[in-house]
Amino acid sequence: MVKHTGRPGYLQIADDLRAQIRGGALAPGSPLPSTAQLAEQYDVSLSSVKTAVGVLRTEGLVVGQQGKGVYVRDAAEAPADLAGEVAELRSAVQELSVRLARLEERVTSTGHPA
Amino acid sequence: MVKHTGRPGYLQIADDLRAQIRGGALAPGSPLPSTAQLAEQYDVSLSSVKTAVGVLRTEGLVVGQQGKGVYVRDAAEAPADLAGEVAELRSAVQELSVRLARLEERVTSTGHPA
DNA sequence: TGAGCCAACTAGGTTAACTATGTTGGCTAG
DNA sequence: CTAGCCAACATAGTTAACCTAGTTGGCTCA
Repeated sequence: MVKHTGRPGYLQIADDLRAQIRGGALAPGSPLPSTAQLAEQYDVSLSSVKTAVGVLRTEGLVVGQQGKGVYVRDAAEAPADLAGEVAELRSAVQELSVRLARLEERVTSTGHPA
Repeated sequence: MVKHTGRPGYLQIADDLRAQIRGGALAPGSPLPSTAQLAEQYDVSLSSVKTAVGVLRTEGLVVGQQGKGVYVRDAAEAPADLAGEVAELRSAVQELSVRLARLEERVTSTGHPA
């Protein structure tokens, strides 16, 4: 499936999947084929598919869920506008802080088992 | 060198290098240590270093020149990769969430009063 | 029936081995 | 002195093998 142009196979696969996502063939929230299926489809090793998916993951186009699959990120959760993303992260950090404080409170007041 | 938190080693290395770049310890145009050196420095395999460098390459922070080395991209030619930074924060928050949830689970279940 | 175990499948991380290819510096032969 | 070769080192790509860990569905046994 991958052509022997100069472009590495794993980038060709990443390109292809990216195009399918941008083009809507892979809708937000939908899963990519499993890595095993992709490996067969493109006729490359599992390792190369993992590398390709890793690129998309780094780009934030896709999120992996261990045990389930790799899902196309929702446009809503991947806002083009960075300010919104930052606001989202800020609230997430806020929430984590609260939970951590609660946990610290509990552990220091009651002692905790070794 | 890499700590055994939940965060994968190759991401810790990528984080560290990214911080050095952002902090100016690795100036634009200057080369990173060779992959062999990094492998020794962080006490991981060559493969993990390659993965880490691959992340930075995907983020556009760094460019590799075959036969020579990996160079920090000029800030000018690396147009505002706030998106990359945000992506990084997102994954960090995600990872913290998981760790916190695990901790909460452990503390509440290991038998001591709420 | 229902609870629990277990097998099969999923992604993810790490390492190793091998190949290709580019760069550089030193050495040698003419 | 110079041209060419060659060894050493660099990134890059590909594959394979293990291991961890989460999910799911079916099967068994009480």
